Amino acid sequence: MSTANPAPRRRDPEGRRRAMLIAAGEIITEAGTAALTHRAVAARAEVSLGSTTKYFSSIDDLREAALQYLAQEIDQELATIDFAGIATNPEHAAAELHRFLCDRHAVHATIALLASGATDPQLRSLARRWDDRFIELLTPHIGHAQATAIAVYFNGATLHAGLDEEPLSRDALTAVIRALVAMPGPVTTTQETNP
Amino acid sequence: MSTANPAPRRRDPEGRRRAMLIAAGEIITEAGTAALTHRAVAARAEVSLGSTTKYFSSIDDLREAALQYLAQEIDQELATIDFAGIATNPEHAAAELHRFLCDRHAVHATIALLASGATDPQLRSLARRWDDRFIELLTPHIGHAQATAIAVYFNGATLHAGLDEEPLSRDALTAVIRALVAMPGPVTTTQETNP
DNA sequence: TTTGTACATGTACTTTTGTACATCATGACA
DNA sequence: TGTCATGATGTACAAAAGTACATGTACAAA
Repeated sequence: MSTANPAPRRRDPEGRRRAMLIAAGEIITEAGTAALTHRAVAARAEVSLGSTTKYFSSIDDLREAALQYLAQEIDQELATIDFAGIATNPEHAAAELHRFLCDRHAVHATIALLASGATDPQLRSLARRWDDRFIELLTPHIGHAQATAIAVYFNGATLHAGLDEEPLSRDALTAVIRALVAMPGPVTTTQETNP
Repeated sequence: MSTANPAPRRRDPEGRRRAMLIAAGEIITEAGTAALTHRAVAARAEVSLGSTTKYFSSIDDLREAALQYLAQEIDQELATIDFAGIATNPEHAAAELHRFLCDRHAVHATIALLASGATDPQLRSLARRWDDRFIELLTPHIGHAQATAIAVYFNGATLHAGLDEEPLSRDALTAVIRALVAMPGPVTTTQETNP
């Protein structure tokens, strides 16, 4: 019968929504998408259950928003990676990528994003964007085919980092990057249209 | 009140358990691990709900058994891949791997397995075994470091295949394999122990 | 200070899912 | 052919999660 006695906190819709997205992101990266429930988010973000249902039209909406938030997070981290001179100095790029692989949050966020995209068609474009952006950042330095190869490899390395305690070593990354940068394109480097 | 009237089918514990595992595997590959419920398995395998709870002690047990079954399935498919001559003739190995990537069931099974392993510690060893086996099959031909690099790349390619309609082209795979086979080891090919 | 609206809260209800179990058929064996 | 243990079935109950909503508070405007 009695409802809503205990004193609501200050009104801050944006901050509140953000707090819930952060909480949801943490739940996903720590326990997987299956663990994402209204109640878990409410507890973690320290908001009421009602808030989680009011700011998101459904649990699917909440999940999608959370994954979108995670995508933005790792995208920002990706933006800090310095690919300059990757062709001539692969050690540096490898160290940069190794830094990403040591960030468990980023690693698990990436895995959750990609795995969700493989399952849910609605999230596929979001997952693909991650790949595309990675390739986009790399292509100017080494060409499209090589950038794609490294992007694919790096997704594999991210998976590996999520499964093992330790990510691949800097040396291993360096060797692979060096080899793929020097790789000739699939057929020719520049694409050709034929009749 | 009334229970169990409608005529039970022939008794076949092994076949029944197998039918449920197949159904569970299909559900996982088609709709993701989150869609795996007792009722979904019962409907797909055309057995009673009671059977799904009798053959598996809990839903976690069922999920683990299903993923184990999927792991065995893709392991068998992996065993059919011919890596012979990969060092001198990468086109053939690329074609073999491309064949795997065109099998949507195998691709999604692999993704589900790896993603589950990244989430659930209990399933981690199962997921790691897939990687290890891949490397194990490849190492005799090209050495450990190169085998690991290709295995990591191939996991990325599998993810890619699960996200895009079309997997990477044979040509793209060939180019990468050629580059990674020729890759020098991280430091030296043979490991050294130092004092 | 008063007042009204948007926001926050907790409860209640519904649906989904996991699990236990009473009942009955099946097929092998006596 | 009769009997019995195994196995298969459907229902019932419990727990968990999604969703709706009535209530009450905070803040800003009048």
